[in-house]
Amino acid sequence: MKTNFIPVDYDYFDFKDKNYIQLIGRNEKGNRVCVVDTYQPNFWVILKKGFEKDAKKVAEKIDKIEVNKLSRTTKVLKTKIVEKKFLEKDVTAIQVFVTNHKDTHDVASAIGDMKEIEARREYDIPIITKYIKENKVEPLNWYEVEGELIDIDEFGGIAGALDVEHCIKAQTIKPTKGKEFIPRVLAYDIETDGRDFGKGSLLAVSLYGENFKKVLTWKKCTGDPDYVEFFKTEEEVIEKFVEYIHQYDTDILTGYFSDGFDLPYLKAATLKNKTDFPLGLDRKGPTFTRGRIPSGKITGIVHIDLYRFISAVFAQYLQSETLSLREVAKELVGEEKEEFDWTKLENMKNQDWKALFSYNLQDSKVTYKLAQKIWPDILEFTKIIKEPMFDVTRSRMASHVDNYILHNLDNFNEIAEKRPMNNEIGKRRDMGKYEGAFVFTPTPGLYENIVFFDFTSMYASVMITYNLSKATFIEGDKFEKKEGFFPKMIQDIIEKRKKHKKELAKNPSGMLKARSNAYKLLANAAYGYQGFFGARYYCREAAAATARLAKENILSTIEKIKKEGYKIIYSDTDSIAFLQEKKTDKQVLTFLEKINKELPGIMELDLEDFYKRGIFVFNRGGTSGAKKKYALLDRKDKMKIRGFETVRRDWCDLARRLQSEILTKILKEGNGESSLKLLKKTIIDLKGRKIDLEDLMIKTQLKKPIKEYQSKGPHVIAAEKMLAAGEKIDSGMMIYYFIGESSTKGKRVGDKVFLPGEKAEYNINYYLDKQILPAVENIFEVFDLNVKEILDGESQKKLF
DNA sequence: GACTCGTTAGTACC
DNA sequence: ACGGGTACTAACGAGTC
Repeated sequence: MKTNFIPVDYDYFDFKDKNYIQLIGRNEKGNRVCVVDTYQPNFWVILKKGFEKDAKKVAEKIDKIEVNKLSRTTKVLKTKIVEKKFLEKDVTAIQVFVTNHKDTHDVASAIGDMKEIEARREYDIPIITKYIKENKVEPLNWYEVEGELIDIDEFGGIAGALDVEHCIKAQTIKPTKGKEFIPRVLAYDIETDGRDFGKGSLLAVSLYGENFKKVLTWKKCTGDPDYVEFFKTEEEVIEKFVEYIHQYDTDILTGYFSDGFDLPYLKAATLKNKTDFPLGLDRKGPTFTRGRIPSGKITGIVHIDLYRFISAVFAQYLQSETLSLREVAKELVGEEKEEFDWTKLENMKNQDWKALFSYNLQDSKVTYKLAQKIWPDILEFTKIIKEPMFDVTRSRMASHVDNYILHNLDNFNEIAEKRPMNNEIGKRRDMGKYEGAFVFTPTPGLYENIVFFDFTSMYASVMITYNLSKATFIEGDKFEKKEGFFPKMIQDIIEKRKKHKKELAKNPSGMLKARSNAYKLLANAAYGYQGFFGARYYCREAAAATARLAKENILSTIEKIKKEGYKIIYSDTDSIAFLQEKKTDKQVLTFLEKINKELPGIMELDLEDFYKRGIFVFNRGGTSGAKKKYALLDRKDKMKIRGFETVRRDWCDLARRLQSEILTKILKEGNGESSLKLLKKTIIDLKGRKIDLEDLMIKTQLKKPIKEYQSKGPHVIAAEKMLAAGEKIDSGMMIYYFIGESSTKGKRVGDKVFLPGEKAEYNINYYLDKQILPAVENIFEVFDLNVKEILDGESQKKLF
């Protein structure tokens, strides 16, 4: 039979010791189909230079290898001699086909270090990645599959076990075209009376999809909204939850932090209740892959934890200060979470249950909307990286780059480099840092008419221009002239990004935006990748050379700008700021064109923007101008604040807001006079205890387990207090606290730490000396105003 | 007990 | 363990007197 097919979920199974790939997706009618494809597991043996003529002899030896293991015997099925490339060099290689992918490692070991052999490679690539790379059956693309229906008892009965329209054993799978894939997305969220798995009880589960909203509970209350359904027990709630997921015909089941909480909690609950949890299309429960963070996998349904995708890929481009659902949803979809007073849990009344159910549903709704918003990004990332959606939504950028390279190596006839072993990782990490970017020390002051230039994708364009990569590295700081595959891949990425950005300008669409963005993120990650110890194509020399050549180029560009008669006021990594003085915009742009003509390779300087005013300040010691700390006002009166406490989440809102207002006033008015009044008023309010405690709350992230701290900062003390109060404390948590007046002895700030809700008055001196004044002092200093002296002087006047 | 000062830690910039 | 280096700064805590 023949069918059109789009693969969504990838899995594999063994049958009679052979590997099969199980693809689950949809046909053109939108019905669910399973396609089983064969895969010939293999890896490569690369011969040393000068031993090419021995290829046949070596291959014959390899042909005879057998590895006996407890459960099975692995044989080499066949070998094939192929002319390939490895790290840009022409090599004669033997492709070794074995019975089972699980044994490639053992066979590679059994071959050992023969004198003719240079290296063994590609035995460390996961089977699904190898399958996609070699068979080119890529996720979320349409294929025409020809094959036979799988009998009910074939392959141990998968056709009967899977809840799909039909299972096909593929003979051929050919790319074709089809309509845009629109997944059936269902979002879920659970509410519980505790955070420990296997303890406490499930209060409610909500589901939200297209024309679908449900809250399932076994807690009674009367007069409820129609979306709430009641059951007798927790077991029945979970049973119905599973039923609805299947009934909805879900492609993507999504939650927020659901890998870390919702799914493992539900699984633990079913273990506790000794019931099944048949979520998958195979009616099996979710499995949790091991790793730093467990990942919940469901057969045939892609479980996506949006938090993980956002934190791995988008976090650095978001404004949100925490990655809480509340903040992220507000920024990305403008949808608000509801509030629920959890202290009521002890004694829930009818309306409290109603509020909880509503809150529970809203979380799923917000998650659903977030999933819809991010879907173009998930789709494009999946198509570009060519890994299954499940993995793409969980990988970090380094791993995306690794996979992008793997799936594009065939264009260069390259055999893949291996992943570093633990000892190799250790060696790489011990190498320490190399010299990085140049940062100009600014002279503190208020400046008028500032021009900012910046290099477009500077590090990526340096890597391309100078051909910097592992495969093109010779020695010291020398790199081959002949174009390497990695710089070429980056160039391709940048060109695609440009192309899609252009199309986007003409014809705005979510998909184009996501595609252009995905390429941008990949290009940005390419430099860090080469310096990352876990990378297959790690090359410290290439990373160091990238930073060095970027620095050389920016320094020489700075000299050119100076020579033209401009005064440089700042520069950081890839940007240069200078004073426009009497020059017109046109003169500046003509000069920019001239610089661009002289820049090497594909390097390009761009106009970032013109600014009306800008302020640079002293560092805290007053010894020099502070780097990475400035504020600008553009020609549309929009502020751009960098590095100041205003943008630091570990300062209280009062200090942040005051600083931001003062910076705005100064940049808009051009002097510091009226700002002083604002400062004075704030101090009077603070001393009069008129400030809302919420504005004095400080938040700091706990970056490691509480016990590992050598030096206990205030947030660690706060976390210890929370722990003592019975709260669960995890590394990564955001800790909120304020500094109060404390009668207890101890000089540490930590001795005056109070948690939100604790009864204490705020510490006036702390907030004055450690928050408000430090936030504004160096700003006033630019105008030769010593805030402390002024305030002291005034209090003296009042005294006498 | 007050002080100095190197270290630890968190956050931001690009 | 899951890009990189540069930079600022608060607070701790050991050592000094």
